[in-house]
Amino acid sequence: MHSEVVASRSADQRDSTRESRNGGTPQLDAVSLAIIQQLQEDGRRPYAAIGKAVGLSEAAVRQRVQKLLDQGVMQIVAVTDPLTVGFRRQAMVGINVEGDVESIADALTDMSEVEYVVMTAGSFDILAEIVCEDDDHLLDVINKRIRSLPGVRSTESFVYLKLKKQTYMWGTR
Amino acid sequence: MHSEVVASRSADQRDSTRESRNGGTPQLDAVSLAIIQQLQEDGRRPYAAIGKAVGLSEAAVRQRVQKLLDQGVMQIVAVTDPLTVGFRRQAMVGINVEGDVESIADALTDMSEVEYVVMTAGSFDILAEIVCEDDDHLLDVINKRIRSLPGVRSTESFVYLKLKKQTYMWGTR
DNA sequence: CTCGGTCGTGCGGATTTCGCAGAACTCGCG
DNA sequence: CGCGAGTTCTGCGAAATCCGCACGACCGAG
Repeated sequence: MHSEVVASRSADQRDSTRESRNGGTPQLDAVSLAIIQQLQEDGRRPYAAIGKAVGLSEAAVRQRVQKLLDQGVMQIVAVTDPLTVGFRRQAMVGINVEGDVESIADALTDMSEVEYVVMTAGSFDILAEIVCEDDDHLLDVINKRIRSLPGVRSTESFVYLKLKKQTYMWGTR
Repeated sequence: MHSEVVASRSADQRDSTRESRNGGTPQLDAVSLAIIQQLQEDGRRPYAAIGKAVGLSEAAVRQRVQKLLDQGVMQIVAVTDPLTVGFRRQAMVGINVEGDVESIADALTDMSEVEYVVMTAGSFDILAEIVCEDDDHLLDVINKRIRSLPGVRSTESFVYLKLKKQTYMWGTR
């Protein structure tokens, strides 16, 4: 039906080397990008539908998705707003470090209450998002566990009051 | 086969009213919580497997998941690290507002480059995460689009250098 | 008690997933 | 230029999953 995506796949989407100077996880061609986009719209979309959209067979899409998952390039998960779901306290913590930033970031990564860790340029070296049971728990994590890490110079907390937006649609606009 | 989960479902998981003073999206009982947890581990897990884990039939799980999706309580999507994926510049922006914070937050929500908006307590009123094509684009969004919003008193930017952790496993620890 | 709404279960039938074997393409090397 | 080695895509059946639908059970309101 409607032969839209003739998909001879001759030889054009090979410009993947564009992001070769990226360093970390490498090559990711236009087709994989398109697959990811499809799954960002609906993580449960059938492989056949994705294949039709990107011009690939069902099996090929399946193999690619599996590899992307194995490589850790993407993950398919349910996301919620913890505040909406209920019982939980959230905060963003800005951290200043003296010495090795990466090792502090690794220590934060190992904490189960920490959902999100990013190294930044600016007046904070690290931003970390924390999800806790309640205020006591939050206080404990920030004061006892984070501030006591050797190399942490100072922290500043931003307790979440309301989540207004949460999207995963980059590349789909 | 192994009558493990007899699932008489008599009357015990009805304490959903616990989070009734939540305001926004309402009741969400223990079973739905368990379903969400399953999907946080693997967004593509089959309904039958989830049903077996939470003690419900396949069809019931399907109906619940559909409703959670429709209500916007959760979404099942592929998530990636944009920096890993390639071409894009990210930053967190702290914003101070005079006047109505909510309306500023709404304005930010409408921008496609803004992925994440949260109202906070602390030295910023709003935190917003921005994903851009490149530095020029980022500069444009921050200086032209955000700073020019009426009511925005000041902003501070934290350009992302490296994403260290990104999880969606709250409640699964 | 009866009506209406919500929620769960149990079915087939359509669809999708899965595993596998063979074809096509890329790359490096003699 | 030719030729393996590695990778990726395709095309199948078979098994598992998804989907819609009808029926039964459980409230709360009138």
